[in-house]
Amino acid sequence: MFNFIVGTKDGTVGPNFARSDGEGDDRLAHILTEASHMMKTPTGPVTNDDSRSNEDSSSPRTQCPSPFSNKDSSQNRRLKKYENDDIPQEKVVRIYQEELAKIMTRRVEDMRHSREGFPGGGMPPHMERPPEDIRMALEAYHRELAKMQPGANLPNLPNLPNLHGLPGVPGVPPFPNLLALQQQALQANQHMNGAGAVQDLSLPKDKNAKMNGMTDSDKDKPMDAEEAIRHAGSAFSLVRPKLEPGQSTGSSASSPLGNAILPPAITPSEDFGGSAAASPLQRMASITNSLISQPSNPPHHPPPQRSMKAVLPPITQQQFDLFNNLNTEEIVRRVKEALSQYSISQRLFGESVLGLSQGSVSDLLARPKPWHMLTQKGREPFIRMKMFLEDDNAVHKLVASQYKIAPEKLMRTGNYSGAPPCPPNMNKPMPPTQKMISDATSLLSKMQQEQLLSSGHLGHLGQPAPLLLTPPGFPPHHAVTLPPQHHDNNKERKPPPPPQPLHQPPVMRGMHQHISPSVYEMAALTQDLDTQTITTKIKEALLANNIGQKIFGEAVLGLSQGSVSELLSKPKPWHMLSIKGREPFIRMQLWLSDAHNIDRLQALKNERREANKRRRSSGPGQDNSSDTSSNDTSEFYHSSSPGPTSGVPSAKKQRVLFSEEQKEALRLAFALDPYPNMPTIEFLAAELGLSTRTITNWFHNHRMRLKQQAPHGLPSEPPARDQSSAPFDPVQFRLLLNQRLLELHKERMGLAGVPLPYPPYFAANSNFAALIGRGLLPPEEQTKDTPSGLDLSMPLKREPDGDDFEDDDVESNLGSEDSLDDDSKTEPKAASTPAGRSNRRKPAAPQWVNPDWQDEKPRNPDEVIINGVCVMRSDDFRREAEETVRVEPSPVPREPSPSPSPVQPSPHTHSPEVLPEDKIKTENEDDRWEY
DNA sequence: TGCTAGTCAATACC
DNA sequence: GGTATTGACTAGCA
Repeated sequence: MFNFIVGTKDGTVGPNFARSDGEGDDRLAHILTEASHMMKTPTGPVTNDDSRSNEDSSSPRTQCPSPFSNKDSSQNRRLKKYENDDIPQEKVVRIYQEELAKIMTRRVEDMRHSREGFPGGGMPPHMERPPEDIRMALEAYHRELAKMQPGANLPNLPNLPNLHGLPGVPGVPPFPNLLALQQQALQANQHMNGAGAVQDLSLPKDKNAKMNGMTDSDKDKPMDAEEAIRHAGSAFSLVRPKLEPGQSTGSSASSPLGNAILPPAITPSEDFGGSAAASPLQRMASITNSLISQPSNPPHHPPPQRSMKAVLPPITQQQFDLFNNLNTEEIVRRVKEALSQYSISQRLFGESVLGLSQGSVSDLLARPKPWHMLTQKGREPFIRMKMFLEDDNAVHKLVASQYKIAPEKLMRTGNYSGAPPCPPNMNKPMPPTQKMISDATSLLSKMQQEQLLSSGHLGHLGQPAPLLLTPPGFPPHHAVTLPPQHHDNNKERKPPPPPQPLHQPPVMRGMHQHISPSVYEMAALTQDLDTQTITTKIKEALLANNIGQKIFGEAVLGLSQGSVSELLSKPKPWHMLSIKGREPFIRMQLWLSDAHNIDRLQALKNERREANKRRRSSGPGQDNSSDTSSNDTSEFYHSSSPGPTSGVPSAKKQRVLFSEEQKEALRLAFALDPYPNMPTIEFLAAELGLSTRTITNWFHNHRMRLKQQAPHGLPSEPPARDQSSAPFDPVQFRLLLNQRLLELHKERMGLAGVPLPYPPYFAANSNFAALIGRGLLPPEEQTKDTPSGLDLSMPLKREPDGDDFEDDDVESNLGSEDSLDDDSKTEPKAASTPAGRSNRRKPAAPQWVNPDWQDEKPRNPDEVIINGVCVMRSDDFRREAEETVRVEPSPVPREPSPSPSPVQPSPHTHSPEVLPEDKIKTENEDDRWEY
C-alpha cells in the first residue's frame, strides 16, 4: 500500500538536509519524491505485520505511524518534531494543493486506463475506489486547507464527474514538476517490481507482475510447476510466499523481502477518522495514502502476525542426488560467515532461503548434525544452504533486501557485482582485506557523494576533509584517505532522466533507502573506528560552537538527545558495537569530515530559531504552551489543526518514577540476584508495588548499564549470582532492606554522621553485608573509602570466554566477589560463572565481526588497549582483589522480618554493630550513583 | 522464552 | 536551554 510520507525523519534530519526558505520548493518536491518512492506499483497493499518490515520502517524512521499502534503518539510526535517542524503554513497549504492535484491527476489517469481498457476490463484493481472515497478525500483536503487558511482562495473542489474528462481537470492547477516526479517514481517502482527488484527475492518478476492483479485466493495458489522448474537452481526460487488465511495482501507483501521499504499502511478509516491528532501534513499523507493505495477496504488493522512464511517446494530427487553428501559443518560455517559478514539476520535468511523460523536457523547453525545422522527432511535445509552458497547472486539479493538497497546500487559499488557475479561466490570469498578495502573505499566514496555532499539546502557544498576510516585489515594508521569529492551544487543530485528510474536523488530518500544502507554497509565493512576519539571531537565541536546534542542528534545522527548524550559520554569500543550501534559513529565520522558541518548545523539552528520566533509571533493563542523545547512542534500542529482532539495533545506517557525505597530495594535485590526468576520478580513486584514488567525492565536496564559502566570504560558483564549463596530469599531480602531503609531514613533525618549500628544479621553474615555494599554503593565509594576492611566493592565480572578484551590475567583477578565467599573460593570457576544464569549466554559481541580480526588484539596481560584509546590495567583489578579482606561466613540467624509491603523504612531494625560512616551515602549521591 | 543491544523520551539536574 | 539519567520498548539471537 502506498503511504505518502510527509517527510522522513532521516531525510529531514540527515546531515544533508536543512532548510532555507529559498529552497522550500525543492524540499517539497523532495518530500513528494520521497513519498512517490514509497509508493509501489499497484500490486496490492503491503502488510506491515512482518516485524522486519516494522523494524525497517521504524529503524530508518520513516514510518507513518498507524494511529492505533502503541508507538503512535510518540511516533507522531517525532514526525512532527523532526519533519514538519518549521515548515511555514503556506507551504503546508501548498503541499495540500499539490496533493490535490496529484490525486486528481491520478484519478484522471485511472479513468483513462479504464476507458482504454485495462486488461481484464474495467478499472485496474487498485483503482476500484468508489467516487465517494475520492470525494471524501478531496473534502478532507479542503477542510485541512480551510483550517489553515480560513480566508485563502482555495482551488475549486472539482466536480467528480469532471474526473472523467480528460485532459483538464477544473480547479486543479498544473504541477508539471510534481507530476514529473510522480511519473518518475512510478517508473522507478515499475523497475523495482521488475528486473532486479530490490525487495522481492522470492518471486520472479513476471510472477510478481502477474500477482499484481491477483486476488488473495489466487495468491494462495501454489506456484505452478513450470514456474518452479524454471527457477530451480536459485535458492530464492525455492521460496514461495505463504499467505496466512484471510490475509489481504498483495504480492509484494508476501515476501519478507518484499515489504521492507514501505512503512505501515494507513487505512482510509484511519486516515479520516483516526488521524485527527496528526499534523495537517500527516493527515494529508494519510488521505493520499488511502486514495492511491488499494484495495478500497484493506484490513482495518494490519494483522500483527507475520505475513509470510516461505513455503518451499520440496527438494527434488535430482537435487538430493546432486547433494548426496554434504559437509554440514562446512556449510554452516560458510553460511554463518556470509550472514555475519553481510549482517543478514537469521530470520531473513531462514524465511527467505530455508523456509524456517529464526529459531530453527539458529539451532541449525549452532548445532549442525553430521550429514549421515540426518533424515531426508533434515538434510533439506542444508541442501538449501548449499544452493544458497552456490548462488552467486543470492547473498547480494539478500543483502540488498535487508539493507533496502537496489541491487543495481550494490553493483555500482564495484564489489557486490551483480551479474555475472565475480567472486562473491561465497565458496571462495575474496580475501577480507582486499575486499573490505575496496568495499569501504567505494562506499566511502559513495557516501561522500551522496550523503555528506548532498546537503545542499544550506548552501554551497565544499570540499570535505579527508575521511579517515580504517579499512579492515589495516592498522589505524593506514586509514583510507579519500580524495575529497567535489560537488558544485545540488543540481548534480537532481533526478536523472527517466531512463534510470532507480537512480534517484539521495536527498530525502536520503537516510532511509539510499543513504542509511550505505552507512549500514560502512558500519559492517569498517574494521576499526576510534569511537572515543570521534566522540571527543564531536563533543569539542559541539561545545565550541554551542550546538546542542538535540539538534546534532536529530540532524546528523537521527537520534534523540538522550541517545546522543549516552553515545558521547559513554562510547563503546568499535568492536563491541553491533552494526546498528556503529551507525551513529559512522555518521559522526562523516560529519566530522564534512568541511561545512558546523555551518550546516548553525544554519539549521538559526532556521529553527527563526521558525520558533515566527511561531511565537504568529498570534495570540498560537503559543499557549510552555514551549520548553524550541524544536517541539507539536503545539504548532495542534494549534493549527482544530480537530476533535484539538488542544489535547496525545497524553504524555508518564514514566514510572521509583521512590528511593523502591530503588534501594531493587538494588538490594539485584545484589542478591541479578537474574531473578519469575517468582522473585513477582515477589518484588508485590513487595514494591510495581508491575512485574517494571521489575523486569529495571533488572534488564540495570544489567545493561552496569555493563556500560565498567571501570576504565571496559564493558563488563553484570555481576553473576553467587552460586554458593542461596537463591533469592524473601526473608533475607526484607531483613536487609529494612536495614538499608533505616540508613536512608537516618540520612534524611540528618543523622548521616551518626554511627549506624549493624544489625546482628550483618555481623553474622558477611556475605550479605558484602552484597549490600557491593550492590548498593557506587564503585568509587566502594573502592576508595573502605576502612572497615570489608570489601564492599563489586568488581564487574566478565565472562571467561569470547570477549575481545578477554585477558586471562585480568579475568583471574576480577573475581574478588569470590574472595568474599568462602564457598565460592572452593569452586572459583563455578562462582565466576554460576550455573544459574550468568553463563547462559555468550558475551555480547558484534555478530558480524570477522574472527580473523580479533587476533590482532593486544595480548599484554597487564594492559589491554581498547579501541586504541582506553587502556585497562589489570593491576587495578589485582589491587582491588588484594585489598579484599575475606570474612568467614557465620551461621545466619534467620529471623522473620516485619516485611512491610510495599517497602517502607522500618524503625525497628536492631543493630549492635556499626556501619561505617562512609557507607552511608547521601540522597544526592544516591541519585548520582554510577555503576 | 529470556536474554542483549539499541533506542526513545520523560524527567532530573545543571 | 542544555545535558544526564533512566524506565520502557523493539528487534534479534540462542
